[in-house]
Amino acid sequence: MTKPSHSIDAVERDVGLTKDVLRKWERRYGFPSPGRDCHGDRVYSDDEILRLRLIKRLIDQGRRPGALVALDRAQLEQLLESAGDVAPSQCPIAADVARLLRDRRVPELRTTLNQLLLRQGLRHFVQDTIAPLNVAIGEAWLRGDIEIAEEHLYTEQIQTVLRSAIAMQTGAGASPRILLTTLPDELHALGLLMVEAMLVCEGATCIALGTQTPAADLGAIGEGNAFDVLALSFSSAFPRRRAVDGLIALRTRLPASIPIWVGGSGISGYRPTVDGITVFRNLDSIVPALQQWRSRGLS
Amino acid sequence: MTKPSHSIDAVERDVGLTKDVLRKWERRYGFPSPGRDCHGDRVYSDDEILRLRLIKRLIDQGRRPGALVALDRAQLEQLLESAGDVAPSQCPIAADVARLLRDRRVPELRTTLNQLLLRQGLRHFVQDTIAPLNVAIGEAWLRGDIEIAEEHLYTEQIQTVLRSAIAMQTGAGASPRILLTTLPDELHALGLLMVEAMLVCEGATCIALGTQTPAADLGAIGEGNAFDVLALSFSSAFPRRRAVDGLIALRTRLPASIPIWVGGSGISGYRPTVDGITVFRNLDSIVPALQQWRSRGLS
DNA sequence: CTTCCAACTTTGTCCAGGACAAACAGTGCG
DNA sequence: CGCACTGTTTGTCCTGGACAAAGTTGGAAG
Repeated sequence: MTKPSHSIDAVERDVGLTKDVLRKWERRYGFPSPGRDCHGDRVYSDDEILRLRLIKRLIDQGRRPGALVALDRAQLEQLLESAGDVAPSQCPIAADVARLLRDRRVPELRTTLNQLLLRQGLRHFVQDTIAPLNVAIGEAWLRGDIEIAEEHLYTEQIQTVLRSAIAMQTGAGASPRILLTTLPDELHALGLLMVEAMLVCEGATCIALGTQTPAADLGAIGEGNAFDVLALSFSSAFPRRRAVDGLIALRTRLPASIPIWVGGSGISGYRPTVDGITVFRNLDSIVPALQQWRSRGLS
Repeated sequence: MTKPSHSIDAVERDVGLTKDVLRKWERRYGFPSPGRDCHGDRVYSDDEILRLRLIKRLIDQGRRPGALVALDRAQLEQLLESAGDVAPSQCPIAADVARLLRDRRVPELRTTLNQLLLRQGLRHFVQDTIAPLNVAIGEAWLRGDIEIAEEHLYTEQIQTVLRSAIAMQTGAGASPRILLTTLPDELHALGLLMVEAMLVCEGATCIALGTQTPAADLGAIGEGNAFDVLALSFSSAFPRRRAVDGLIALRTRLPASIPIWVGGSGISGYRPTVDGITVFRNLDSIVPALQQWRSRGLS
């Protein structure tokens, strides 16, 4: 029996909803309805946390909380599957990886990943192995099948593998030089790293700024002429409206000679209304875009 | 002239003080005293942000806010220097690195770092180059000499260099197997990576769990017998009391055969009251400890 | 003179309830 | 069918207060 005592602070970190939102929902919808400890502080149950995780993900997909809070776990999972976001068991090695993570068999895990990397090459490794694996591991966490510690362990290993592969491929300042980052508030390092791997793999030079770069800084950097392309990535947790607004603001501030490339599930389906913004639906499409950029540069 | 408009949300992210704390201070001490925009929301000035950064760091060193809020920037900087925490210009290459960061000359930066790594070897590279460089860059940010974007860029490059070096050195499961992480709330990835580099460099196997591992998970993991040593790192931002309490709790939960190693500026000066906890004052002392562990294992 | 305990002060986190603009979902008109 | 307008939903910020945990101080006891 696990003890169902989670403070509002722990829930905020775990689920990713702020304390203000958690309290507002409780008042407005009656969910969650945590108990209270001896100080009158909220105490959330395991079930509430799992439901909140599911609801959070559905909201990130564009749904609204009002209609979700009444549903139970099974219904929420059904909704998620119907969205096609999660394609269960699409990833053949996911089960093996999850087992290695649970048993903390790190050397074996790293060996497995490195072998796959060697066999498939960096590009296909990222597209066909890492991408579906990320989805599978994220879903395992959502279900409560693995702990946060295990997800951290996973992230660490993937980072190590990708970063060393990137370091090995990186030449000496080949063009185009691509500035790679996200808008402020955005925080999904792994997605950025995957894009960087794809780009480096095709001979580009990446200047990765990490996550949460202030927008003002980006504009200022553009004037330095230190890069040829600005690439941005948005996770699904990022509100689309803010992404679009930020994009347009950036577009007007940057010189027209610098194209903006955008990707990530937070922006999929968006049709740019301005010239000079390209949206990528998947990792594959980066490669032809790079080739096109190069030939355009020569013509 | 920079526009001095920062929302409370931006300040929270930049400085690392929660909205609740910022409002409490304003009411209690009269500092900060932000203006208000047309909606009545707080608007902080650049100077307030810089002072708040300095105050935050002093608090992390163990001081208390009441006596700090009345001081101006010069006085706060003096306090920081008198604490000896910041040894200015101890790092000869810091100025060069800062310039490369500002100009976004990433390939040169990476070349510089890699050359130093080759010349010094991983161990001395971490001790003599990265460690003082981190301090210098942190101080540059504190002073407002570099932007957050540049600090991100720095972190990215260091991560890449260290992670590839680690990946290269990692053999196939040599002992001891060391579980490396921090307690929850702790979030300084670079420090962990430096420790990992030192350990791997001496032939140990690291199971790096990343930051913010829930304490409950750590206890559970101990029973799996998947590692020989538990290593924890605390940054100075972590309240010492919670570190000590967490340590003792962990010590009672883990089998006595697994030593706990602790380091980081957040715990320096602590004398363990229980057997089976070792505190490291600096990165050097890890190496003899490893050798001692090995010889103990053989005897 | 040091050690230890109790009372007091400081400080961060949580709580309640309210205001409000931005985002979203319709609805009717051209 | 597209577009402007209106109503509802929703997240963030606000004020002001309660309280325990952490830190400090003063005095009694060794």
